[in-house]
Amino acid sequence: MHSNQLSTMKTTPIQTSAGIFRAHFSERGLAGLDFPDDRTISPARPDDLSAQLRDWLRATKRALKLTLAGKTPKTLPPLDLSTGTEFQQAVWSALRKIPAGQTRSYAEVARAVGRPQGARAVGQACGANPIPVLIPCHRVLAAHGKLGGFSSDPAWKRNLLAREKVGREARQGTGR
DNA sequence: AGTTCGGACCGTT
DNA sequence: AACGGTCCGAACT
Repeated sequence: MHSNQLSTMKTTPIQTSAGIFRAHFSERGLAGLDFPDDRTISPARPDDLSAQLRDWLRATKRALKLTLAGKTPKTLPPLDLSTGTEFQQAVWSALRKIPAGQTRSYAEVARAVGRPQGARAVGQACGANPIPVLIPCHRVLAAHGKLGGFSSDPAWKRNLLAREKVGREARQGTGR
């Protein structure tokens, strides 16, 4: 079931101001997003893609670029999160409710999903997030505002938070 | 005020 | 049974 899904997965690059991401689509929707790395992959020819896939890709591009600009996309492509456990999906769902420019602690997210003692497990679930950026695991910090960990390069966490912070400050003037 | 250490907690493999 | 993107308090500096 799971291995068969992998074979039908379509992967395509997405060029952004932050580099070339890679998006993975299953039959159900966007199933994975990779940060830019040295690996290179050629984009599929438009005629090679189904109309549905083109639509998902276009929605993904739009949402990704908006988020990288510190904004909040109104709509996302359909997400295929079927690889996650019940708990992980609950955490990922909670992550999506954190507005851009805001942060939560792992303990706060744990409370939000009804496992007040599960902060560590939340960290694990964040690390298992298959669609970073769009599912904003970077908005979860350790207690007392410390950065906390990140599965890929922690520099990405800083980078993403910085992008959202400038958007926030520009939006509401010089707070402080 | 900042740092380090040691237990305790929880889901996943 | 062991491992993490943790947390908290206590004991330091």
